[in-house]
Amino acid sequence: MASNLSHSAQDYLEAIFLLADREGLARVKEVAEHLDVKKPSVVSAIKVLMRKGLVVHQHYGCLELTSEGEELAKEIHRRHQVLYRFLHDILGVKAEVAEADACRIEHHISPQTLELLVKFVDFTESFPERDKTPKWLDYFQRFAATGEAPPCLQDSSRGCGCK
Amino acid sequence: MASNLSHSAQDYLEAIFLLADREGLARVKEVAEHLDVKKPSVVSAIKVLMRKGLVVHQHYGCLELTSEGEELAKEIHRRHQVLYRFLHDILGVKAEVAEADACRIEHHISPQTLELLVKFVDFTESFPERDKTPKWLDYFQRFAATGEAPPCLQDSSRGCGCK
DNA sequence: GGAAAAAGTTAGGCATGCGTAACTTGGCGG
DNA sequence: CCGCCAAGTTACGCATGCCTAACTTTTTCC
Repeated sequence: MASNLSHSAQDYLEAIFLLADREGLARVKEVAEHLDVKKPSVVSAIKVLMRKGLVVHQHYGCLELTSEGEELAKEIHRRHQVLYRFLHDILGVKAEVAEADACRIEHHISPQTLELLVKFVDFTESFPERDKTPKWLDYFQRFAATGEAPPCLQDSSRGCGCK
Repeated sequence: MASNLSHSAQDYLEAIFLLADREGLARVKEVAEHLDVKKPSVVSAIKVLMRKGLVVHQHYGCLELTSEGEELAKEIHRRHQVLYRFLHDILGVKAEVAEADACRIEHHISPQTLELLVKFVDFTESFPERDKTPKWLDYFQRFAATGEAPPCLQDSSRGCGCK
């Protein structure tokens, strides 16, 4: 799976993937709107993706991913999702901001960071208690919101093992 | 503090700041080496920074930040540091990789994410126990390394408050 | 003090990625 | 069936940011 794609090419690929997934097929105009660019920019980006065998597209027709393109798009989207979950679900960044940040950051994380982030999100979210939130995360979110220290730090210099 | 700086301009500013901080002054050649670009690239980047009043530099002389440039550089560097601490100290990304990722990501995080990340790192690192590591983080790091679940999840369906 | 080396600069080229303006094409309504 | 309009396309142009090659200036050191 050769990934010699520029950041912008990755964005186009991901957009086509999301649109096709959601509505069955993707069109130039929709991609342009989704990425907030003009149509000629989409066309020239598509040429690159076609040359790499990631997209099929006949003149004046609609856009489809090849299976290789779809694999790659899924991988790209996976990064996006992990980042979003970390930013939104753990850090508590507002949804729209987390979404925008994930878009921009996704192109810049190394495989190692990605995998550790996946583990971190899994570790946090697979916590099995009733309330679905680990205590330390509760404490963090309270701390972030109010500056209030976790309860176990308030009463003595001794830790309580909760953090 | 007008921050209409391109990503690359921010990199140059940060590099000058670090070099000047470390060695008293910065020179074109050093900046070039630090950023792994050629000298003419540095020269043209510096022109931009001079036009914005962030750097002083006389022909064939050495580089200095104005006070405004220094303010900005500190702010940029702060982002970098927070990211590095998160990636390295918490996620456990290898030092060189964390450094490289921080470099690239620093340009793409929103102020909101930055502040929450600061809080997250503070929350984690200001933990006062003897061993300097919160238990949950110990558990995460073990989980990341071995896939092993935290002890409190191994013996029953009941949580233990440690996570 | 002057030549050689090192540092800095300029000129000019290339790739990426976006834009506008002007065009072609495809499909729909009258 | 034909004109019209929206969608798609092409042909530019511009900004950024890097490069190499060739130059000028400064520094070094014999």
